[in-house]
Amino acid sequence: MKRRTQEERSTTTREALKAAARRLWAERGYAEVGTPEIAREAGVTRGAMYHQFADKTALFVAVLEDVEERILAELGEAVGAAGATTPAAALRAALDAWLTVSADPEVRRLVLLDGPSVLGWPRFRELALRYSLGMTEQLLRAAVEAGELAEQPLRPLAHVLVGALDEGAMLVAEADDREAARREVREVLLRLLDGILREGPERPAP
Amino acid sequence: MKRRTQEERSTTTREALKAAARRLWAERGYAEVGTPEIAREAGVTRGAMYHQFADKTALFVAVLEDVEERILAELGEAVGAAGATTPAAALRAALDAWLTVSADPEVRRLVLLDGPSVLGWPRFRELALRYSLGMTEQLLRAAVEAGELAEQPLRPLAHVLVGALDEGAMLVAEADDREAARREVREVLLRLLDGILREGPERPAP
DNA sequence: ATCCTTACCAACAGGATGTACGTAACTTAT
DNA sequence: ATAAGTTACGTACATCCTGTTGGTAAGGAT
Repeated sequence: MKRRTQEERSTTTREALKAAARRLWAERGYAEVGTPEIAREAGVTRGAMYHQFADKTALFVAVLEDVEERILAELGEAVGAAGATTPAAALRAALDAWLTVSADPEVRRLVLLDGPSVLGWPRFRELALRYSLGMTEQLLRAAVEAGELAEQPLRPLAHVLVGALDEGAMLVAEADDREAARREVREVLLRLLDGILREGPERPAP
Repeated sequence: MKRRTQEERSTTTREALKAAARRLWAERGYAEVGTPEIAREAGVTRGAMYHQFADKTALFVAVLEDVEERILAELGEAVGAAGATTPAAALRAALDAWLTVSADPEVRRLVLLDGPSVLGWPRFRELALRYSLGMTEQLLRAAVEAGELAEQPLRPLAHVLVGALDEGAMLVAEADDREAARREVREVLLRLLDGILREGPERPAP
């Protein structure tokens, strides 16, 4: 541990703080866990923390970006693995992947519950646009270009779809029988999606 | 102001506190406004407040219920005034009414942003089910019974639809040009709704 | 008029956030 | 290598907020 470079020192404390904050906030929420506990849990003093992050919300933003990055990676991977040949199929695959990813409490608590409230909607939206919300918009754009989706304002569509997906994720997570809930939520979300998509590969009969 | 009954005394302080809290929280959010400021603004001491409400979140719940009640009343009124003859038409009218009601910052900040974060999702959902979320489910049930909507799990559908509506409301509110944003959001929400409804009165051409 | 309950007030304890200032570790220049 | 400068870290403090506690005043019951 001798002669570490300044960047190494910074990185280790930043990572330690982000890891601790991520875990604690995921469990009990942003407002319920203070900086003393986070610093203690990270094995760092509060002073070091306030040197690395301007304030509590700056640490929150850093954590949020890490989580969003992970979400984006897992969604992208799942969509790729599904071998989707059409944009519509990619959208359906992303929907399923989301229902899997959002099973993680850290995704729901940090991204869905606390994110907008702590950062305020405009700031949160700005951040989300760089991650999963932006990806959704791209998938929709591809669908329009492939003629599988009617021309329409895509940014708003991406937003309301993500809104529906987020609420579906919460519903599944808090259900008594998550398996059953996931099936039901998947059904209604697929109906919603297929309702706006032009006839695709396997549109389920009503 | 002499010889007020106990109930009158309680009611006036409770209402004063709720009104002050409602206004301040709508402007700056739940976490940013503390009990000292609320009590001061209500012309009441903090002691009186903690006598009337168990804690800060209890006051928040009381405020939230007032706001939800107002939302429900305005939505119901608008749906009635629209003279909707079919459940599908009622749903479309409710959609429009929601885009109007949600123009109020107090609806967005308290109900959409802070509500779930402060109360936690299960508690918030429980509350919402008694108000607008419950109403949505009823409208959907009527649509199914009228044969305008395919049979499907309605509680989940109500949830994801409300999720889409909420996100649409935020998008309109934070847009530079709210008029234009409202038109766009209305368009995509109507497409989403009509996508799951069976052929209704005026289904817009894709 | 007296007792009891309810509404209210003032002061306090505990804890959290952010800052100020001092120290240690690394980096750069001579 | 040493000195000067910059960056990372630690400690102590000032300020604010929350919820509680013990006491006072107003209203209601007998």
